[in-house]
Amino acid sequence: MSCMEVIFMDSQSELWRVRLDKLDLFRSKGVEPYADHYARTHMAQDIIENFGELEGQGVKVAGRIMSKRDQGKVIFVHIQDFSGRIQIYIRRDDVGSERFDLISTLDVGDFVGVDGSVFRTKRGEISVHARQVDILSKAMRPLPEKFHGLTNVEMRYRQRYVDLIVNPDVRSVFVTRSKIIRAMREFLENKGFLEVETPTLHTVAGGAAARPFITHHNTLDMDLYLRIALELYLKRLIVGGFEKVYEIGRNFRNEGISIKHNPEFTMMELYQAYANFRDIMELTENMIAYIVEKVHGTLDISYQGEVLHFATPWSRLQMLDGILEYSGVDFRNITDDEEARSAARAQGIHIGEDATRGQIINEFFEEFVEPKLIQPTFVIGHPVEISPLAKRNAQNPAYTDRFEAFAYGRELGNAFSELNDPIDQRKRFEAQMAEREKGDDEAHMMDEDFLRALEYGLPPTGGLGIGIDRLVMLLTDSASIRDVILFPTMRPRDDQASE
RNA sequence: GCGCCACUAGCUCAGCUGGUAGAGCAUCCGACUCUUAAUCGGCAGGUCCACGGUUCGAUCCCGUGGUGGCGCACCA
Repeated sequence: MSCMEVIFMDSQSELWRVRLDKLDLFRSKGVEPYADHYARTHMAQDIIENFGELEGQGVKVAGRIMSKRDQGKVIFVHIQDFSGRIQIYIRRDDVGSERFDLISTLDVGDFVGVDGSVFRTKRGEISVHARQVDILSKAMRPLPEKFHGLTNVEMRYRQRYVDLIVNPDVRSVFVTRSKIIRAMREFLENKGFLEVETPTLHTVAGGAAARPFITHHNTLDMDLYLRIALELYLKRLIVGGFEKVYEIGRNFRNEGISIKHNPEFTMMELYQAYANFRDIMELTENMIAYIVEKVHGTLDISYQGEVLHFATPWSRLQMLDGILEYSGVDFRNITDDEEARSAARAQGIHIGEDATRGQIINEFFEEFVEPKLIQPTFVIGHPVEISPLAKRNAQNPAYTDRFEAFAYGRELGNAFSELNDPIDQRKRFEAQMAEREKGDDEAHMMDEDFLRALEYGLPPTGGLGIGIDRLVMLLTDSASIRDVILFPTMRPRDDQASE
């Protein structure tokens, strides 16, 4: 099907034809409606903030027309640039009749450059009185209605560019997202961490329990996985002699989509040689507090109607204590798998036939404790079965030196003293392989090269992972992860599918 | 994967018991030289998500499918 046929079949064809005619009109007058450049001197917000000095002065502003009030021989428009909006006052007498006729065909959505002088209207609005109005880019499609804007959630995600034009709050979420990441980098750089980049294409998908995406390299004729975590490559770097590294990067997990899950999401992972999980815990609360303060100017923020207090130190909770408190079940008195399974059945917790005590503890935790952890809290004392990459606790080797950070009942971060005993690590992988044999396709894969790296010696190391998207959700009071990802994963629609 | 809900003009939404659709804004034409959800007058704009079924007749009822939202499951 040719491009033109597509255009004529478009339900907007009437609107489209009118815009085409307008393009022709400009060109017939020798005006190119898609300009090359505009030498702007001021942003909209600058003019508003500095009206005192700028009143009567000449300025050149540029932006998208967001509203238009045509009074025949006078036109008012608001233009929007990245800083905000400013009103433009255009008089037929000032710009010339022929030019004015062209200007009057401009639509909401068009980009213009305006050369004029700053003044205040009779009604009191700071505006630019135009001497010259240049079209910079003609919009062929109409913007959503000015009052209600674009509210259809599906369209907002699919056509985020339109969402961003008409919904200023959306833009500000992503500006905040950028600030959060910048503050995080700032904090880590100040602590002497080095930012690195590791592969996205993995031959072994490791570092987390998750189903990976599979892709294929043609020349090598081999399948590759999109990474599910940054962990294993970053630890190789500690083996290689880097002592403080971090990476902020995209992970991919081939799992369900929800208000908290997008198939691709951003993680920050860091590793620090000679540190243990206690050191990392302190670093974590300090880092998050630094970011919260930097972004909000306070350590108390409101999320979905709850006030969260990020002042350090955050509370610490032993996983088993939490379970006892919220479910009444004391796993210190439950010593084997069978006892744990009957405790689960008694509480109506759904578990596999051969679930281990450690897995059941985790189920109890998620069921009874997690939703209660509204204020920032570190949970410690994770069973070894659910922590295949964490060092065992020296006093009680059934548990690991690990913590997870929670806020608003959601995991914010995960950290541990890294397992640096290559022989124990091999056993843990083997246990994971056994899980995999039993059909758990999210169990860890064996990673021989990672084991080899450990066999060269990994110093004692503390590591941390933080889900950036969830952190951004918290700090922007966003209910859905899709509200903090510019282009969330969506099924293509017929009318948008590529051919 | 399961359940509930939604899908009507470019956008935001009405639409009664089943009689093939309306409004506001935007567009288009006209009026208006300080308006700001500008105002006033007029015209036009529809695959009612798709396909079946029931019916004399379906936007409406039924079924299947699609897309999305939410919940559950999954996701440590």
